[in-house]
Amino acid sequence: MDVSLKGEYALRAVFDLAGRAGAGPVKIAEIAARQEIPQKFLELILAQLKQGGFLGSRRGSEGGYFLAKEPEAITVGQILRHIEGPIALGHRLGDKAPPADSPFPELWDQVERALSSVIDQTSFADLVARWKEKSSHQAANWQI
Amino acid sequence: MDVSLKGEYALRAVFDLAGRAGAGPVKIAEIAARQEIPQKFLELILAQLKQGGFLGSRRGSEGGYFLAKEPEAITVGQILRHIEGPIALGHRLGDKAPPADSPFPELWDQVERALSSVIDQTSFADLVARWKEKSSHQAANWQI
DNA sequence: GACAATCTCTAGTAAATTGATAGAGATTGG
DNA sequence: CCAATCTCTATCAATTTACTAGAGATTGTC
Repeated sequence: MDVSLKGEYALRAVFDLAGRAGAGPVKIAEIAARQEIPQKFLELILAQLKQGGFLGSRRGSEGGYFLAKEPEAITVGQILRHIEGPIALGHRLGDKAPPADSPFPELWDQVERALSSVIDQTSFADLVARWKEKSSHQAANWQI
Repeated sequence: MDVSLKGEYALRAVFDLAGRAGAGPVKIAEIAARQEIPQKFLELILAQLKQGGFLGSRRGSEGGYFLAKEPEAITVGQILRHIEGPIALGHRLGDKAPPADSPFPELWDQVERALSSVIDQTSFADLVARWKEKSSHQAANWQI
């Protein structure tokens, strides 16, 4: 019951690109360095995110990755679900489903809704906004 | 980002015992049969739940497991955290923590609170109550 | 049009986790 | 005593996780 490291990396990568939206392609190596992600691993993740329609890319000398949509239009939940598969707690039980009249499917439904109320309501524009605000506070503190 | 099958099994086992609270020890084999859990696997899970203080047991001919507390006093969250370890989404990153000023720790905090609002507020008394209500509805439909 | 920089694609892989199974030992009730 | 039950330790196959390696395809620039 945890998000995988790959999932975290994917979120960090999209966050990194969201912070630079509109400024042309960003190189894998740059994202890897800033977000502290093993570069070869990040390559796979970015390819998967592109295949999911979240990113675009350009090859060659001035190549790199960029967001395929506005930061407002990409949510944490979309990225997580695409990278990690269904978030469904207890849903993918397959043949190991609980005995017919158990209360658990309903419980997992509630859990999923609670989770969704955070991850599907948080866009990368939100994350960047929060992060910028925090940075400015820190800067203010430094000035004293 | 899912609960493990072991976690489901643990919840089903406690639910089974909660439905029979006060009526003496219940045999592993019975729980295994009713909840469709491999018996030898269930043995390990029950031992772990006992070690966590949720269950008591008795050996011998009329032995079995029973709740160590009232069903009202045991929550889904307690069981899950004990079986699955910290629910913390993104918290146990260890050395792979995100670059200092990232917005993700805050996000994971929000997720954890949302999750907690369900799993830490749902006791096994609640689950049994819901399940009994559902059964009675089904019975009513059958009567028509 | 060579060439360097970059993304892209396919494999492979070591370590950890998951979901079990096996069997001998300890207790208890009758 | 003995049968039923919980208890403890070990083992294990399959899958997943988190990478790493290396050759190939594009693009911009000189």
